[in-house]
Amino acid sequence: MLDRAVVDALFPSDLPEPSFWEEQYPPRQLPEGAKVTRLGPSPTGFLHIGGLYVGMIDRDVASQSGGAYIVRVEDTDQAREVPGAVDQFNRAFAYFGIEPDEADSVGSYGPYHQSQREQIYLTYVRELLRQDKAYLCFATKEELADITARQQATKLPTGYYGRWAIWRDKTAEEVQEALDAGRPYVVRFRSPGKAGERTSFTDAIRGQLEHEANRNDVVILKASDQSPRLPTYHFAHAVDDHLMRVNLVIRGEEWISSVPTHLQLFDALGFERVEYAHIAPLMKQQGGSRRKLSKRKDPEASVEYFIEAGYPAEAVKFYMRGLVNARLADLPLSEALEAPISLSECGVAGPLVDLVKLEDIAADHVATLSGPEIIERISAWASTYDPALVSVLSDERDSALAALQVERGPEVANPRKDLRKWSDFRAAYGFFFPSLFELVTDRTDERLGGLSPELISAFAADFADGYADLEDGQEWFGQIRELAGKHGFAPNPKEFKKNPDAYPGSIKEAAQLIRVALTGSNRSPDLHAIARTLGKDEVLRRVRALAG
RNA sequence: GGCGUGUUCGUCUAGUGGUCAGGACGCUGGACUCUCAAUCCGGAAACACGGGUUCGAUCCCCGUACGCGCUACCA
Repeated sequence: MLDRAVVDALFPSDLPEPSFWEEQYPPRQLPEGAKVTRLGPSPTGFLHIGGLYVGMIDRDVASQSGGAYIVRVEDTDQAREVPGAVDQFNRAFAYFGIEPDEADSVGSYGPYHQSQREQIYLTYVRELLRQDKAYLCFATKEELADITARQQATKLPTGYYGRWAIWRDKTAEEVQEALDAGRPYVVRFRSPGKAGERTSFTDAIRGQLEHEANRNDVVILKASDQSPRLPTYHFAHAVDDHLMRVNLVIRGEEWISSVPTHLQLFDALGFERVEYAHIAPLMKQQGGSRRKLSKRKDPEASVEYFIEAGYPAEAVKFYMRGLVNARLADLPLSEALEAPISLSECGVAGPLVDLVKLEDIAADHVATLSGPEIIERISAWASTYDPALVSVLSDERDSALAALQVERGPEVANPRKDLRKWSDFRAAYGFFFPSLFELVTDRTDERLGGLSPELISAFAADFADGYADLEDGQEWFGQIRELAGKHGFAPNPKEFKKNPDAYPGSIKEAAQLIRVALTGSNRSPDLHAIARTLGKDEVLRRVRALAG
């Protein structure tokens, strides 16, 4: 055991005592059962969709219990830090309306960046050292690698424990000698775990869990030759969550294995243990198997992906809530967003992120919005991701409204579901704006369905020549029907199916020619409505272009 | 390797010691549309495997397989 003087000499002389911090961050005055939760994103890139997922649960559980939700940036791995990441996080949280009660600028339990909490960590490291619950370890990278290699060779569990913990029982003289030589060191926790011992704990989602006790003398403070001196996740978790008075730690299930270590740390520090809830991670289909969504390999693992594409935040939240608590997926969207999440109802398996289902949900949701609402949302999105579209929408707002008015609005029983995300707008409605529309002139274009160019040309020319901008939908469509007959199309799909060789196609295919000419797409709102909105001149311009 | 954790239609899941194992997305057939989509109706589609316990097991127990995670001075 080191002399207290030796220990203290390792730290700044004005380093506060634990009692100082305890007073600085007193227990919260909160109602019975209030949960204080926190998310600890690591600023190593974009926010992972899993982070948003867990943050949403944190936010919800804290709110419904009258507690608080904290975002604490876990930037203790400075080598992997990416500049600007924190701003990205904040934008993402804002987009989805999952904002913390306490973070950088708000809250009295900060600072909320771990890199700014060095003094706090050092206080508690010194305390552990004074009590001999931690010790200095001067092992080099090579020695550590050698230990691991030997353990693997003899099929022993790897780690720094028992006889492998070479610095655990060094004498004060030996330590002093290393110190005098100026060798860098880390501080390790002196684990009280014994071989064969087991620990069990309760997880709010999974119930009783059992694990062999930790025996590893984990590193709690990183290398002494770095500044600032930062703790490892394990130690920061114990110190921060205690001092921030967090009482429910919701995190990914990859932490389950570390709980025994965390429990030992809380006990050694004299902190009250916290409750844990381990969430199953979001997965991704990969060939026949599945794996965790990876920030590096999967674009959709990044929250930015959803923001950039313009998925409505409510739809994404609704989808995610359904994954958290399947019960919520059966509720109408607005109710599901209000209904409380229940930890005990969380799945334990790890769901695959199904973008197709998300899109279905998003389409349903956008269909409930009014034209003006949609334009507003698209404009907000486009201001960042499609600036050109912003000016089109404001310069030609009437066209935009008219376009979105087609088959949409309160008087329509089955509104169109052709918008899933804001970036769909150009493809689905761009043709309403002359400035965004590109004439279809290539009669071999595959959108036209493979009809002969001559037929297409003749049909389009005929249509344009006799075109009347009729107000009645049936009469208007009568023009297509008549021409279809004249050019040899079957009067209806059934007839065509019965005798496919006798016709180039049916009225369907004929109508598609006009659809593609007018909209550039195989899918569009009602043709008559489009033609009326576009106006006769524009209709003729587009159809003539196809005629050649 | 060790430890942990998980496994109901393709996907998200509901569910119980006796159910025709339910729903949703997707897929698919049809209806409605003399046009796209939407909508409506129908269909195919699952209890990982092997042992127990039991009159009976998808459900309880034990194994096996497979997935995932941890085993870092990464979180």
